[in-house]
Amino acid sequence: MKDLISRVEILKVVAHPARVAILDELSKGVKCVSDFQDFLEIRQSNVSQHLSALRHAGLIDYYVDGRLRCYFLKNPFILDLLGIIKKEYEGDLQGPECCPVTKKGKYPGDRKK
Amino acid sequence: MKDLISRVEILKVVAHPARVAILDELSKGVKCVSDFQDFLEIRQSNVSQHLSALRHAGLIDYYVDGRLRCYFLKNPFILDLLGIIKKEYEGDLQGPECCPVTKKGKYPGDRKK
DNA sequence: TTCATATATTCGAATATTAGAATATATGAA
DNA sequence: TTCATATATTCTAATATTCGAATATATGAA
Repeated sequence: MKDLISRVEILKVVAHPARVAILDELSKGVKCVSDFQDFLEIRQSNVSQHLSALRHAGLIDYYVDGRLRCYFLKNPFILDLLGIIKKEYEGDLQGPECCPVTKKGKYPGDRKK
Repeated sequence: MKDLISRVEILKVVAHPARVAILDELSKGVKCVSDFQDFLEIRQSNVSQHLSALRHAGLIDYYVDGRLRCYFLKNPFILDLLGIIKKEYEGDLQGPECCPVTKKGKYPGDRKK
């Protein structure tokens, strides 16, 4: 259960357009901060803030080359997550039996009505 | 790209402990509001608020049986998401080549240093 | 009809997140 | 050393989220 909570924490960090975009780029290879600045259209300080959040959550890490920080993906959960984020789904799940017009059906549990 | 954004919106809604727990319960079958009240330990109004958020995001729906609202999973993405949320991962991704002590390596891009 | 139960909605205070501006730090080049 | 570039950090205002309290609504039972 403790583990489920930490996964939720990860989801929270990922659930931002810029951060998903950063992670998706990193899934293709190493990138430095200015690379992100180019294709996201946000300020440098904001890029750094997002990278910092992702790093503190243990999702990415970096190494240094001169003045550049080279970021890379670290957490394997993220690859799976990106996979389903980009996956196409056709239609809804088949619901339980109930009338689609009146939206009435039967409660399957043992709670008193 | 529009589609990626809507997935991020879904992640935002899911990224809350109570809501993940609700979705996980629903992945096992139909449940009514009081069922959630029992095993989450939160107020009824708050349960309703979470259910409302999940429903407005198109993740769940419900049908009625007397006074009970019977909720069920609707969005197939959620099943995949729950799958990886509960999956175990061993260790980190293999990073790019770089010295693990000094954290120095080579930037692979074409940006000037 | 009256009552109790199941659920939803509204409101508001506390808290968290976001992104820009300004500033700091580190490094390579000159 | 001086300068410019790459990046991080701090501060702050705007905004969003969270959850409890109170209230509303709908339904079955008596």
